[in-house]
Amino acid sequence: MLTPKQYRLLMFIHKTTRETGCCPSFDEMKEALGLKSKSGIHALLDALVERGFIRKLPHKARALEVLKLPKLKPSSIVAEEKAKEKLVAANDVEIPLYGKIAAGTPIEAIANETDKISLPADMLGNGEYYALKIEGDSMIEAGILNGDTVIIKKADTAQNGDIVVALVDNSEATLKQIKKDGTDVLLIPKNEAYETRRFPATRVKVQGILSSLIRTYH
Amino acid sequence: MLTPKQYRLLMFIHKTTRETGCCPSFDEMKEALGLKSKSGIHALLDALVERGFIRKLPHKARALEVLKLPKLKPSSIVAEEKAKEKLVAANDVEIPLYGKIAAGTPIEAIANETDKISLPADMLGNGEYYALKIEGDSMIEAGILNGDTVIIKKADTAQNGDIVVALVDNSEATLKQIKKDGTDVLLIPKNEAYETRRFPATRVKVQGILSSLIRTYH
DNA sequence: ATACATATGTTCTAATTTAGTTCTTTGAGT
DNA sequence: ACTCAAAGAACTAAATTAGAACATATGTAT
Repeated sequence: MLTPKQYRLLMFIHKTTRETGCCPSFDEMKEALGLKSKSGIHALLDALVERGFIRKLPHKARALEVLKLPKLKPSSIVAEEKAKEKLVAANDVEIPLYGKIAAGTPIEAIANETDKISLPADMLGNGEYYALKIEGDSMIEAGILNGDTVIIKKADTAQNGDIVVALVDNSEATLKQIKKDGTDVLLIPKNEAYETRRFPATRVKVQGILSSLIRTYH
Repeated sequence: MLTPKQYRLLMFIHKTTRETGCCPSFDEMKEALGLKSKSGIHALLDALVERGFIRKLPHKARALEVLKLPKLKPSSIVAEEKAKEKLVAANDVEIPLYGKIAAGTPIEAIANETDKISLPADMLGNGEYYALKIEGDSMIEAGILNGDTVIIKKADTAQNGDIVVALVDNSEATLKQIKKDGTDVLLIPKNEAYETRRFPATRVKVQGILSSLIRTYH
């Protein structure tokens, strides 16, 4: 009946309307679903109107009304809720999943606070941690594969030889082994197909040190 | 349905009407919402009339009537649900760590029931799991390194190409990729320095399938 | 009753902020 | 190559706010 996104949006509207008395704006809905643009909300709302779940006054702000709720949840939502029930154990710690990071060519490293992964507390020490999803194969010879999740301990300095999240020129974040060479810094991939890159230390910021790695098969 | 301002005004009208018996003047509403001009009140009232929440007698003083209120969950329930969301703490999942397993030459695979590791429940599906510590480097090209911890799902059959815990001749357990070749079974290391070994299927028992991998640095 | 005072509601303009719509581009997954 | 969801930007409309002028009741004093 409804797609998972439609269902999530409908429930969000229903929930906030009942809790706050007024209905959410496009931007609030955008945030709630983890989208970065509100044009998608528009499409989802149209779909919900078409299916008779909500009514809207066009061109009015915050003028939505939930007419009915679906009897059936999309199965993916059910699965998600079940997973969540199992989830967070007493000892577990949740850390934010900040996005993907290049092991090959640099890519995004953007926080989407909605995504979290939970870990047993004993995998972490003191300090702040976050997780990144590896994209690319530049660290393959260090046993870090495309799709792996790495747990990063926040830090702004590192030891020679550590594998770190390095931000170059405040724009590209990448996971590499770091070595200092005089006033320069070497970012060393672990894949013969990639070149070590050298930067003046001023252009490179350490954003964290590789603490652990999690891989899921299948 | 309503904007926050509209909602605040509606609730103010409702409250003062109930408490004082007569409804507030424009100036009183203006004060209540912290505005400096009452023209805004007029606009808000128009919006509330348009949405059917109030009725007004034009040009009459203090002549408003609240027709309906947005349905709200009792705040006690809202608070309760919020508390529940935070609580989500369920059970820690502990799985036994059975010992070390050869990735190189076969070694021990002895259960030491005292050792356990805890995992976030969402890393596991249904079924039974156990953990092994990798010793050796025969799977290094599959990103499985010496010292890694692998999570194994108990199973006695596997798909072609799965990485499995294989017990050979009831004596040596090893982690390898498995392939069937007629009545034989191939145990394939992922390291050029090691040879694929071939056994009659009767000599090899699958004891589990690789499900995930955890590595800790430092 | 007339005139005035007071309290209150209505309208208008205008500036600013917030919100909704639409269209084009991008990127991932067939 | 095709499709679809999402991102992004540009645009339009609505909401909010203020200030002032104006209108309409109602009561009071003459």
